[in-house]
Amino acid sequence: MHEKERHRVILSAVEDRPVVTVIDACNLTGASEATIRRDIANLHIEKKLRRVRGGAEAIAPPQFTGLAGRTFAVNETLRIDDKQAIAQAAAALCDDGDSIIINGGTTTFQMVHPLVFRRLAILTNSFPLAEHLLKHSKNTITLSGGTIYREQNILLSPFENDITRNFHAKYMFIGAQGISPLGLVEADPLVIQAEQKLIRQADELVVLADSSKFDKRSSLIICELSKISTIITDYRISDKAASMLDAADVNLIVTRSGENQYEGEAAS
Amino acid sequence: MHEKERHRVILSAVEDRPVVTVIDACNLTGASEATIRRDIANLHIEKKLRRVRGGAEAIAPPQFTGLAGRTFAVNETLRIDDKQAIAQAAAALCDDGDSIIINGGTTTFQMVHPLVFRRLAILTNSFPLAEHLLKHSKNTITLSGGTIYREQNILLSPFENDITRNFHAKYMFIGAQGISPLGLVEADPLVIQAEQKLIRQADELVVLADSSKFDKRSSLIICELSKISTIITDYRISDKAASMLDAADVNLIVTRSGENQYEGEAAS
DNA sequence: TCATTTATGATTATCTATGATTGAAATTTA
DNA sequence: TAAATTTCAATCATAGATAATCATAAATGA
Repeated sequence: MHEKERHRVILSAVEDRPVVTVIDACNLTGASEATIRRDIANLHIEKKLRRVRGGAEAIAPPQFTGLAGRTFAVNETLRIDDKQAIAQAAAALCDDGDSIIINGGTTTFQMVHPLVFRRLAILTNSFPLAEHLLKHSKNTITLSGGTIYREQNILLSPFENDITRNFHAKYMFIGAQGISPLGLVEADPLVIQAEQKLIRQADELVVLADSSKFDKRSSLIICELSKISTIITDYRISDKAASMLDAADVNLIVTRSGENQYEGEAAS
Repeated sequence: MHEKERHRVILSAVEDRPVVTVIDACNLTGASEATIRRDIANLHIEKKLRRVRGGAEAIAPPQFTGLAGRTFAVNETLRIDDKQAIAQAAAALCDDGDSIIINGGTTTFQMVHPLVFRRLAILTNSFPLAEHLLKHSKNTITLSGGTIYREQNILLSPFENDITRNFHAKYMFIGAQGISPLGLVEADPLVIQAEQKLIRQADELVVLADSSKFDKRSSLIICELSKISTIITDYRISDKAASMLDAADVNLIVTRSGENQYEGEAAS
């Protein structure tokens, strides 16, 4: 990865969380610690970020998290490493030029960092994701129309006739509240319809779910397991969950959290 | 391949990706490294791109210019006082609870300031406007779906079936490239369709145009004067322009620039 | 046409960025 | 406080990028 691309990724990450550690940046870029330190030192001199012990933080705005109001900030830091590794594996599935759909959520949001130096056509219903990629990348961004639902900063439209019907994607990436033998489950009924609309527009459905999601149950089923092409999760997934997915003929990608992780490890 | 052709290829590539390596450019053009280096050096001197170690990058990479991506920063400062006064008069037309449409543009963007402490239902195709109001106000924000057109940070969709068809507004606010006896004119054909779609959804069309706009001509007509309910402009408007509007039965609001101006001054 | 200039590509020497290593410094833990 | 851990800076070897040089091909002008 080129120096400028690393800089992009680091600056992207710095806006996403209070502090980006050197290790975080190594994982995101694949570069060595020494290089990341030099990058951070340079960006500090350029006043693009502030260098702190252990890593870097965003420069001026401590109050506004550049990214549209983090109502989900609580959830955000939980399992951040897992989410990052999962998101990276997800982004690695895409080739430049692909059309993809990214459903809003905290895990899928982590895809922005590996995507900042890519060039894809991306449809999303997530306002923060669109905002981030608009400002930090050269991807083509398409937003589904609708009213901004402030709880989660996603766009919701109760109408069937929207732009999404004219978008066709290779992959749709979606997070999940939980995964049960019955399928992908979600808590909020409002968003289910929006997600189902998007799912129809993609060839393959890719689910990003850290291993804790296999324990969670929720009443509302978005779609059954058989509709899922691939699930990306972390190494803590139980054998029971893995065999459930195997039975449903779902491709499973397991990440090794924390390590430098460009290629997902296929199993099952 | 001729030198000029190579330059075109390189500049094109630079728009696409964060950085174009010398090798990339060699592959794209078939030229040798030495030649590509010379090309990049020349283009750097011409300020068409920036030379970096390993290759080249675009001259103005998507700089996250704090608030709402300012590609139109040039236009932005021009006549800022007039625009602010006009926008304030426009916002003053609305009552809390109203549904309104705001078309993207530098003048209409100024409406965000008076709207920050209001509670309206706002449909817009402007990404920066939505971003600002989302973060700083409690208005209900609805975005028209579409691809983000980076030049102007507005959402464009070539399709008829979008969310705007389900939104009905009391007012639609729109800026203008120019105003001629033939109607409202615009330079960019791409945005005209989007604007016309929005115009259909509002009871009254309100045009925000500082007085310089009455001198400007452009080839493409968005709509004729008779469709316009109200035009808000500044005190420098000529008598000739005023009588033109009078003849077309357009309501005219004239602001006194620079002053705090909540109530527009009706004339004609 | 030939002579001159310019653009290109190959070669080589030099310089720069990167990653690994090591010891020092700062920080945390006991 | 001392010990253990983490983070950092300095150093160096190496791979890769650049600049300088020159030979050749192409373009230009008389």
